[in-house]
Amino acid sequence: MKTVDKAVKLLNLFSVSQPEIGLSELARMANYDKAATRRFLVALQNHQFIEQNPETKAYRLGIGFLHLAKVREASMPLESIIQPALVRLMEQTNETAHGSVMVNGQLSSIGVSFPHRGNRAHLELGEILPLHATASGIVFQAFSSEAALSEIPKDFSVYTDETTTDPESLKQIIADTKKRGYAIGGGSYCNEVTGMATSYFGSNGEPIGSIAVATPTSRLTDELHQTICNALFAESQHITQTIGGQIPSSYQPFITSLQDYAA
Amino acid sequence: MKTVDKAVKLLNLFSVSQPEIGLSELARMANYDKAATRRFLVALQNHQFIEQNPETKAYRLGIGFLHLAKVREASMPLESIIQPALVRLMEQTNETAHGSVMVNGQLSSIGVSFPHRGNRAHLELGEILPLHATASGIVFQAFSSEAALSEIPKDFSVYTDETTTDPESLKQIIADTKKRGYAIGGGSYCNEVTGMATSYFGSNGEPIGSIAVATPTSRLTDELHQTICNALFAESQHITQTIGGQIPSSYQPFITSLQDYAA
DNA sequence: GCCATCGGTTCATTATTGACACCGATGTTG
DNA sequence: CAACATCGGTGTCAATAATGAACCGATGGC
Repeated sequence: MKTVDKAVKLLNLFSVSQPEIGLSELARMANYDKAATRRFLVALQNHQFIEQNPETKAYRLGIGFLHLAKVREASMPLESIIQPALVRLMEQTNETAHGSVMVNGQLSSIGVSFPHRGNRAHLELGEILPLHATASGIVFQAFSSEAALSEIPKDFSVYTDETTTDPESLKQIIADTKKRGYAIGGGSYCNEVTGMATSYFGSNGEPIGSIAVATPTSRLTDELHQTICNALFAESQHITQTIGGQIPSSYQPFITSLQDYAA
Repeated sequence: MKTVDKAVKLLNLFSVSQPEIGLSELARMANYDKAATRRFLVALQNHQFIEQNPETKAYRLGIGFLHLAKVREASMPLESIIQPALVRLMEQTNETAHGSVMVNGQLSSIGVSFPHRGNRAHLELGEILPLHATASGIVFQAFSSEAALSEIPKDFSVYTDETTTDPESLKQIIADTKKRGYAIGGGSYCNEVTGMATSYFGSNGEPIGSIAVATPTSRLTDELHQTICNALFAESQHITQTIGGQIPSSYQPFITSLQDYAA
């Protein structure tokens, strides 16, 4: 079904940072012929998966996904389970909490809860969280099977001067994370922001996504670190249970002190 | 692009009331060959638009739509604009408020807010609201252009013994609704439930969807009727403005008394 | 122990798609 | 202002991809 694959590839070119794309650029990005690209776009447009900006003629994702997302959510709720958990996380820690889910080899942010304070970590819904540069991504990898990980293309984009790109160092970080049960990492995606994350699991014991708390690095005291850990453990376990997931036996979390982590 | 059309047709067979469908039944419903159906399902599964229940082998919509819905929402917010409006509607009326959007010729419910009381109208997110049997559908038709309506296949399913199916009667109801600016109708979709609805509009002046308040019919006093009207007018106007829409000049709402409507 | 139906597979036939050249319109640039 | 580049969009036809009847083995009802 190459035709379906190609249509989907077009859809996946749209992102939070590039929500509207012109015909020629879309064809270039996908490496398709312009005529073929347009045939796909028109077909998708007929089903409201694609819309065209009437002024700029650029294309964007359509409203059709909203309906299908709701239909799925009605029988397999995820967003509506995660969102309250994020609100609790935010309230308990007074920091930004967010949740993500693995889709097509990418961790997609699907829920956020912001604290009411001026200085807080920020991210967009629908944003892709790089697996190698965010706590959410690291902990997801730590509890994924080799088989599942091998499907995912490696990406080592650099976001800050603290982004780890060396595969060996990453392996070590992931191994440490697996022992610890949660990931913690500072400044590797956004400067001055430290993320802490745990994963939630599906019925096969594989992680489905992650939840995380992101704080301005300077605010992360040992006490806050412990509060966040406990809240993350509780909420990820709760999500796993609510969606009928299975926590893998290898998951034996314990809280290190902030000093141990630094060492 | 028949291949894309066929794949999409498969996706649209899933609904809130039928979230999981087996291979043979899916092929029957779509009128496809079983082999072809399976090829589509596998292709869609590879992109997480379809999942298979590992126990029953039945197929269901995948998680992929959640990501794309969020990406769209990030640049063209609709759900996040409607939801707070629904909460306000619910608070002002103390009745169930819901919002819908027209997708592929069907009004899909995309937001609900329930009051905290025992007896209240209910509906599911993702549920399809029949155009001929709900206030949301009637008001949507009332302000749609002939051209837009002609694209939508007629459906006159019977839901209760009050459902109007006679095209002439419906035309009259729609005409009255257009004069009034809002739709009101009781028991035509759910017994003992009266719905009142207004539409919100896109930049071309065509309605995009509707918002509605649904009440147990016995509770709808003249006073509540006025409260709901005012709230609906305000919120639909607010939504239209926020999404950059254009209220058509033909839209001149006024509140009739409940008696006038009955007459 | 039979029959119907399930999910899933195979392969020759047939319809769809990809690539290219081309259109008019809209900037851009020396 | 003229030459050029690029935009969105279209028509054509060889090359490629989808189709569907027949066929598995497994399961379940009778």
